[in-house]
Amino acid sequence: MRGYYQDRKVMSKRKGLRETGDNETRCEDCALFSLCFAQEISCEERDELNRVLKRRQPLAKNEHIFHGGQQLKTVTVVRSGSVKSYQISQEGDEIVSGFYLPGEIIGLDGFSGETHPGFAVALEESRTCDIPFRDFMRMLDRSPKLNQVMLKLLSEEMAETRELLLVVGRLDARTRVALFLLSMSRRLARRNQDPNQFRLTMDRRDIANYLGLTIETVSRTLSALQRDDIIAVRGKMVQIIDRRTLQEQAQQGVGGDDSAMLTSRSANQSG
Amino acid sequence: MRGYYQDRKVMSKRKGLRETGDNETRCEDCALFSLCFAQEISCEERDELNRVLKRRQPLAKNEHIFHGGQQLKTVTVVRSGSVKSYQISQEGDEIVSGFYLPGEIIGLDGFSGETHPGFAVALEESRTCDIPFRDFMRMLDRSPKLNQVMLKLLSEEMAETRELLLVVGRLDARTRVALFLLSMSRRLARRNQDPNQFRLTMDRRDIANYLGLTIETVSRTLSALQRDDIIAVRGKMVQIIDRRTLQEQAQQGVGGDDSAMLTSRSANQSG
DNA sequence: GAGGCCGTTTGATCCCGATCAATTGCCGGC
DNA sequence: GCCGGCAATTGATCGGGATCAAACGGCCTC
Repeated sequence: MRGYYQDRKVMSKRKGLRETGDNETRCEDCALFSLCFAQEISCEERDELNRVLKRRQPLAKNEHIFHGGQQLKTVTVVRSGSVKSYQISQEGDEIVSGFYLPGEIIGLDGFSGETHPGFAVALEESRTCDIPFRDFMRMLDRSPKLNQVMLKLLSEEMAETRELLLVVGRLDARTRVALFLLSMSRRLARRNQDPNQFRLTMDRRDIANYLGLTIETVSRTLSALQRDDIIAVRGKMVQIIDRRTLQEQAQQGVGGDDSAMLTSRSANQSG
Repeated sequence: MRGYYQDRKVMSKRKGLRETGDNETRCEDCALFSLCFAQEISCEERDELNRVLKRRQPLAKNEHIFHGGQQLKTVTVVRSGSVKSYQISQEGDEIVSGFYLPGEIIGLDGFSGETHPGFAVALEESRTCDIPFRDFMRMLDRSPKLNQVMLKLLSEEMAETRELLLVVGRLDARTRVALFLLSMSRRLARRNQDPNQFRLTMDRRDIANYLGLTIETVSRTLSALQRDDIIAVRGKMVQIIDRRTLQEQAQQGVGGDDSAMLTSRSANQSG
């Protein structure tokens, strides 16, 4: 049962934070405002947030946002592009744990300790908002509301991850892939992108690793879904042709509509 | 790929809260104090906690603590016995999501909504501490410290569940069962019980369901581990004979020492 | 445009765990 | 003690996905 993770050993390519000269310094003006947790706090708190928040220069593809074991310096929200989070197993294999789209907060699971339990890397050129950890903790101390928002986000992510846990390892390959596609579609739709035609920013290896399958199985499954006229695939481009049938495929192994499964519920992540 | 969940349709047996005449009304005096989140808050907050906390009469085996979809009325900590949490899939199958031992908080994932996302039922005669949800939220509003403790608990549970997610569905049966046994052993040890000889309070169906396997495979795997003189099994009683080898088995499929995997880190759950 | 690299697809075979089926063992009632 | 019922074990077979292997195709360099 070895070789699941067709290994990808990781090189680190660390860089300092470079602030962008971005003039758009208010959250309220951000295109993602309605998706961001910043929407849920009071004006005064948002003023504070606007003061401490840093918008980094775009990250290049494959550039890391943080490394496992590294000290937690900032709380990070994706602004554009996409991000992959992963862990490293003892053998040094990469294990993909989630994909993050604009508006989602990265690394909530690092809150407990002072260090990141995993890694985060840009899948394409991406931008982020960074809130220095100390500032964020100070805000937490002062604002019960912000606390509640964070508790809520974490609790949601918790319920979601648990749900994912219930199905991964119990579902067959076709179901996993169908759920994955629907999840991406739904999350993109939320960001006003075409839910029926989109580009997967991660490669097959990442998808396979994330779903607990092999590259070959993912590829075969995509081909099969295409053969059945449910989707059309060409490289990273995916078109959903028969959404209803795709949804049926997603319900095979275990019940559960895709409304919750593998799907962000508010401004949180995974998936 | 159907039939994973050798179904157990669930009957609800709801009862009102009955307070026990228990004189032990202070958390500080509780045998579980060192395991409980109550240890981490200030004296004043604990006074408040002592005021609002209710200790229920023992729950009978198979008695439910809460039902999915039911309104969140209390925050519950296990005092004695053991509890199983589960979800119900669309087909009506039970899906076991965790086991809870004394000192662990049940249903943290319900925090986001006002209702429980899943079910919780006593595996044997058990006692709990119940904090009315309103009181708890009031305390949260007033105490940044309590907020931090909860955020930390949730964040830990998050990291843990994510870790579990990474391995379940990627590990072979032997590894899953080994991890499960080591997890139970470790958690019991933390509660001053013999880590090398203990009783599994859940039946094979629950174990199989939790691990994403079938009853037969769990049974076969236990038999195999016994044949290899790693453990001794007799019904629900398990004895760990060769812990080192068992730990080796647990590392097969994917790296990761069992220190984090499937193991409660503080006063939280899963398992 | 030729060649090479790498990600992806497709094919053939194997193995683990699911499935189906039968047996054993445990416990409670009478 | 005997019997009925359910949990657990053990056996035989099947199938989905991993594994090994090869071919394909896009993209970059020269």
